[in-house]
Amino acid sequence: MRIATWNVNSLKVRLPQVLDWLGKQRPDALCLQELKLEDAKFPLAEIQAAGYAAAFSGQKTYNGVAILSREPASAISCGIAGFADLQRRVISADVGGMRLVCAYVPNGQSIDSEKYQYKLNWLSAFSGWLKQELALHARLAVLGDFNIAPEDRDVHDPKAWEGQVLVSRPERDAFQGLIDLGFRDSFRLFEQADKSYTWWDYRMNGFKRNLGLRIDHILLNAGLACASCSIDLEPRRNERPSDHAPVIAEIGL
DNA sequence: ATGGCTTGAGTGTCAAGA
Repeated sequence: MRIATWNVNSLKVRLPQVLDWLGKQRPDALCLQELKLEDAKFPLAEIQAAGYAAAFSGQKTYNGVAILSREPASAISCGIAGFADLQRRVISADVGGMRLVCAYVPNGQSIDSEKYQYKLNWLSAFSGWLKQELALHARLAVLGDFNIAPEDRDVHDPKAWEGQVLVSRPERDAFQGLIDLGFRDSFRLFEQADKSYTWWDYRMNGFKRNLGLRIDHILLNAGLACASCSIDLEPRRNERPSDHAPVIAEIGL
């Protein structure tokens, strides 16, 4: 099983790139975030024509998540059980003998923002819910845009970012809390190049200068073996790219 | 220089992203 995650920052704009990438990489499942479109406008026919089924939960303008899969997904559910949230940020499904959770964690904006509190509350609810999900599913993967750079090596300039949103201690503690539930960060199971990132600011030639952060992750529970995990930089070189690159993991059950 | 791009909404220019 090859599973992947990609924050596409508008599926409407990025659809040709997503279809192209599916054709090249042929993942068994691809989790998407920031669709930025309502369900009625989801490009289901185009995705099916590329040989993929889709489960999706979108809304106008913001957020929105989907799981594309070569074999149709089953037991699809949306959101975090017990946490009322108008923002469409989580979709889960059974695919190929494993449970996939596709998540778009809130950004938080800045540490003095109400959105930061919402992010921390959201992560607390997410953690409590994932603890239950781990008890229910022997093979569980959580893929998505976590909007947290777990360690200083995941940040191009740790001094400049110190204490800022995406790297602050409470956010990193929340990420470690997820790991401590019984997950591994698949990317760190392997030797990786220094300065490996998944997001670069559109401004200031951030990608060309590799001024990035590693904030998109694939977490695996103990029931899943992992043969590889890598970041595909190619789509970030496209014209009109997403600001995020896809992350791909090779899973053995 | 709290700027710098990109998107969606909507047709002004702003909110939001990270």
